[in-house]
Amino acid sequence: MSLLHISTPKPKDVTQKVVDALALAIHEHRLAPATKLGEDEIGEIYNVSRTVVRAALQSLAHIQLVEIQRNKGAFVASPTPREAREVFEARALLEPRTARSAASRATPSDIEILKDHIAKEHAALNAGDNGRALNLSGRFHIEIARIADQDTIGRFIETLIARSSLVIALYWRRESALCESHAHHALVQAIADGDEQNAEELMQSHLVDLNSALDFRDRPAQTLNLRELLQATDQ
Amino acid sequence: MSLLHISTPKPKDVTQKVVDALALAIHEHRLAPATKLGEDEIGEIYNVSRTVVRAALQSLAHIQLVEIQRNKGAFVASPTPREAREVFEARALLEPRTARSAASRATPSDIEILKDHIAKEHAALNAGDNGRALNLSGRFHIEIARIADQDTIGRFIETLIARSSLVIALYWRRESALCESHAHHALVQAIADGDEQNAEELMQSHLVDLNSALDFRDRPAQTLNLRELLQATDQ
DNA sequence: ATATACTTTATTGTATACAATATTGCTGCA
DNA sequence: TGCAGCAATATTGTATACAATAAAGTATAT
Repeated sequence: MSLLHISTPKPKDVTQKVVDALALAIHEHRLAPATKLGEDEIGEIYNVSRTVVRAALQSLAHIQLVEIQRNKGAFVASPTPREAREVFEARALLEPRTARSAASRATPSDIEILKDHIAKEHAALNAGDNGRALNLSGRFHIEIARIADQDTIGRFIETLIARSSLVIALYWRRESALCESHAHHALVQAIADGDEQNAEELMQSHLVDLNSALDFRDRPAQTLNLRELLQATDQ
Repeated sequence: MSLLHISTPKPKDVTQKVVDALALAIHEHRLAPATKLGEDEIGEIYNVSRTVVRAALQSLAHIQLVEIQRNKGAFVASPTPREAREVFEARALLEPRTARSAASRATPSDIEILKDHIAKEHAALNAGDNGRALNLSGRFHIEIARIADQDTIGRFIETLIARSSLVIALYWRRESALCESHAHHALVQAIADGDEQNAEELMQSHLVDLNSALDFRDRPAQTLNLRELLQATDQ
């Protein structure tokens, strides 16, 4: 369901709107890791009560886009190097197989959608809107999972890509922001050709490339972790 | 964090208690698929307000143990044959690799924990408590993920095993309830020996066995789906 | 007798109010 | 000045109250 994004004209789910708005802000790096997300603050911004804000934050916490600390509040998640590594390990385990499956099932309209994504991503890059480009890049991967028609694994991939956005915000080192268009384009070609083997291998190498552009070495922890560290050294 | 189960003496999280209680009831097949979970009803049972019940239900909905329909309420999830298949496909993709990793990292105390699980499972079976045995069987798999020390994939496995409980409730066909003790025992041995290859293969064949004991052929849909079907034929 | 419209009831969605906890800022003392 | 303890404030956790929607029941008309 979450993958399909069926247009629901009437049923307005306010909570989901807040979830989407916050998730988008995080994906586009407008909200930095470890940012405090006060309930009243968000409620005022979107004109909803704390009830729905809390529901939205809990929802985001479940996919680990935010971290909730009891009696402290919600913060944009700040993956540790270890967590960051795990995210990409999991993607390396799930996505190549999914790309293979997508190659065996993609319809012409699916290919159109993928090409559309790439075009939009390219446009965003040219416009200098890196946040939007990053978001579109992630949705490209999600779209492949949708085409693969594996809802369960697709959901996992969705959460991994969401977290990847945070990982990139924290550990990206390359200057040239997102020069992965080539990889995406080759992938679409393999999927369009129904070349399962090639699709799987291209996805694998694409993820290796992404991973190699990350630098997981220790970096100063975010505000919260830092505070905890200081308290620890105090004792 | 969820995997570690660190004993938190004081901080009483009421919501989590409700989540755990409901999840256990589902895992032990005391709550059947498609059972309606009214908010007031649950609130009275546990003496908490609807606020926490709603939070608990949303949490369970996220791991797909319950399904929430807007303005209708929450129901114990009732996986379709397709969803059931997907759950085991995903397990087949994740768990063998995890077992391999566990074999390379397990400490003697880890082995003790696994053997303890098997013993408890055996005892539950002898006592005729199939629900408890099933739950312990699932926790055995979760324990292996914990030993593998892969939190991200471990969480995925946790949700898959939770859903497996529902799948088994709906699609299990073998008379002999859970004669898988042998498989678990052999797995522990391989992990204890640090035999990665064997651990991976044993897990794989164990999952194949489980899968072959399921019958995914169409079965009468649950109350809700049935009602929707009738409405459709009406038009 | 059946079907349809309306009314009543029950249940969920959302907002607000109160309680508990954490954080911050003061005041006084060494 | 610096720190300890207390007071004030702010924020989260939980409960309750109100609004919106769906379900059930009832009456009336054909």
